[in-house]
Amino acid sequence: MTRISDVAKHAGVSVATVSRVLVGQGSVSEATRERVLASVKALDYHPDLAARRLRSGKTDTLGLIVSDIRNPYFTEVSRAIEDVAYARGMRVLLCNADEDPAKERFYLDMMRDENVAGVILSPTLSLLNQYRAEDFSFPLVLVDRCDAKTEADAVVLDNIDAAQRLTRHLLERNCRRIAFFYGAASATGSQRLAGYQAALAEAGLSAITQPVKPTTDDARQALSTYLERHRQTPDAVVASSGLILLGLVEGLRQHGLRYPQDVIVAGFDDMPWTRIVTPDITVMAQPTADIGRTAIELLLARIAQPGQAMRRIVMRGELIVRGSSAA
Amino acid sequence: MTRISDVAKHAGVSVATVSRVLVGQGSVSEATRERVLASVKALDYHPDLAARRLRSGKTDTLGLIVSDIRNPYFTEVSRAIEDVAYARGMRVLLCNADEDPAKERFYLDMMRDENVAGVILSPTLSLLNQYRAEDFSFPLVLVDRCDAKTEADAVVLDNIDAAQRLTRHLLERNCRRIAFFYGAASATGSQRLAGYQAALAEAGLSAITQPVKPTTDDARQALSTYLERHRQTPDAVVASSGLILLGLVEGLRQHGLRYPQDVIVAGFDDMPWTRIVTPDITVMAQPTADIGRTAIELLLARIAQPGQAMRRIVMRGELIVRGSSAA
DNA sequence: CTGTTAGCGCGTTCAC
DNA sequence: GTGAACGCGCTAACAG
Repeated sequence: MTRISDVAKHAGVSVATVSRVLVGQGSVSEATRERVLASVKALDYHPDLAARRLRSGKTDTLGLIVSDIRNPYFTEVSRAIEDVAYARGMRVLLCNADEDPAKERFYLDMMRDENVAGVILSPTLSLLNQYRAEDFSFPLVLVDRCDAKTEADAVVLDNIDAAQRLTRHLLERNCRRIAFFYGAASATGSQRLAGYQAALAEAGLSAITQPVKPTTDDARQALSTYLERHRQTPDAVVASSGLILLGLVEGLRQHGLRYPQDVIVAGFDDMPWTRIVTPDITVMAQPTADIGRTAIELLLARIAQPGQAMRRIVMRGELIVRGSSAA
Repeated sequence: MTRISDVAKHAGVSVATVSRVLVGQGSVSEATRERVLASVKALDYHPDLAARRLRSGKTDTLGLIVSDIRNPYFTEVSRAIEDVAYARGMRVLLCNADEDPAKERFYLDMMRDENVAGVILSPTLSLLNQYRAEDFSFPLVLVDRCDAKTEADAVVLDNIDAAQRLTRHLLERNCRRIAFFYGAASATGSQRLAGYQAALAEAGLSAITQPVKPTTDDARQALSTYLERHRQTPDAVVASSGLILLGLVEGLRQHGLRYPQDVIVAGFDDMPWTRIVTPDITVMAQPTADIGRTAIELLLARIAQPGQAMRRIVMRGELIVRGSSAA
């Protein structure tokens, strides 16, 4: 492996000069600068990042901990984050906590040990409930999940409003018995539940709610169980996430129920498949690319200005009406 | 930040002893061992990974470079890899090259600079074509893409066989004009093309092939263009990947073509949505979890035994016949 | 503008 | 079984 001293020798300068050229700080004459750069190229020298990090205490690595890598919502957000990072020459350490607080803790510890510049995290409910800013030695931005009382930088959807508007849309379609399947393990699920309940309360209707694990399989199961236990099928079934929505649609098919004729369907996240099923599906779309981009920019701002006030950035969902809730 | 010297002072021993306890090498009396461990816990000490890496030259970080993070195939594979890594206490640095050779190079360089223990990569065609084992300073395992002449550890599907079996299935359904839409940018696409062609040759039929970018949007476009240019619709359309398959189904819907009545549809990758569309879709499924698990195990074996012979592990696809190719 | 020097925090010889 | 001392490769402070 070629080290900085090799470059220095080759260029006929000291290691300090080479370092200055590489880091771009301090002043170096144009002539020696070019000589150094030539030597770097000639020897194919690459600084050891571990050494650099140890010495300078700085990193250009960001951490990203998502709660489910298989959820297209998170891959879209990740991609947006990585695009920005790549454009700035930064690295992203992407980890999948899998909705498991232990795994989340493991990766959070790892981020600290790696001395990353900052972390973007979609927290488990467990972490959110006992969140204290002092527990984190690095700048942290929350995405997707955050409640009003949490004192942290965050980028989230206006979940209550979004769920409320989605539910109102179904009420306008004359649905009275609207069953809401939501992920009970996340703050997002409960907030969307609250929005749903608010809309029903406005209409003076009673809620039908079913907590599920935020997976397609569990949602399908839950719907099956529900349908088998109740003689009367609901007017509409609503999912608090794209993965759950997929489970509901699978479940309806299994039970031979057609939509929108037998039951209306709607949910969150404008996933590709919602457009190609027949009929296509009404969804509350999230601006995933915006969310990712905003999150990393918020993080970089926090890194640059550690003292600035906490900001919670709330995005508005977009209702996309399709065949599954056709009049 | 608490350092190893703090722990040493707290436990009343030297830094060397603390290090020995932590690394688990050299001999330490049980009594002092426990005392050190108690101090570590009391001070909440965590070794600085950068320093450790610099000194020891070793890492327990693995790199994973996928070519498209939004492709469910890769997220499934990633998850399997990360599960194994997590179980062994290792980290995974996951990056998204986005089918871009420049980005791929950037991340590969980064892996080298980070001194990762090894890398799992789904290479671009560009990299594969000029692949030389000597170019990589770290153990490397290829996934999803690799041709027979590449001298590298790899885990891939038997693409030729898989495409051939899928095509034969369509021939058995009496399809004669079978259009094959394939990702031209990857080795995988061309191999599947070869399998398709082989099956057609067996039957004495001529091929209809359409290279596309491996994205849903491009596939939809390509199908539209094809349909508009040719009066006669093909008997069947086949996609060389799940993303392309989605584009074909979208395109058929746009053009008001029903399947399997107007045209039969099939493709690769058993994605969740292929089960819920009506009719559901015949696919060649890949054992994604197995592929991921095998890849990381192959990498770990290579790290442990740098001298062992290169291995290419070829997996068999599973044909899942569904409604889109119903008789 | 440039070179010399001192650590960053840790693992690892070598003595004891 | 344990401690002292060195150096991994690099950056930053200080001289010149």
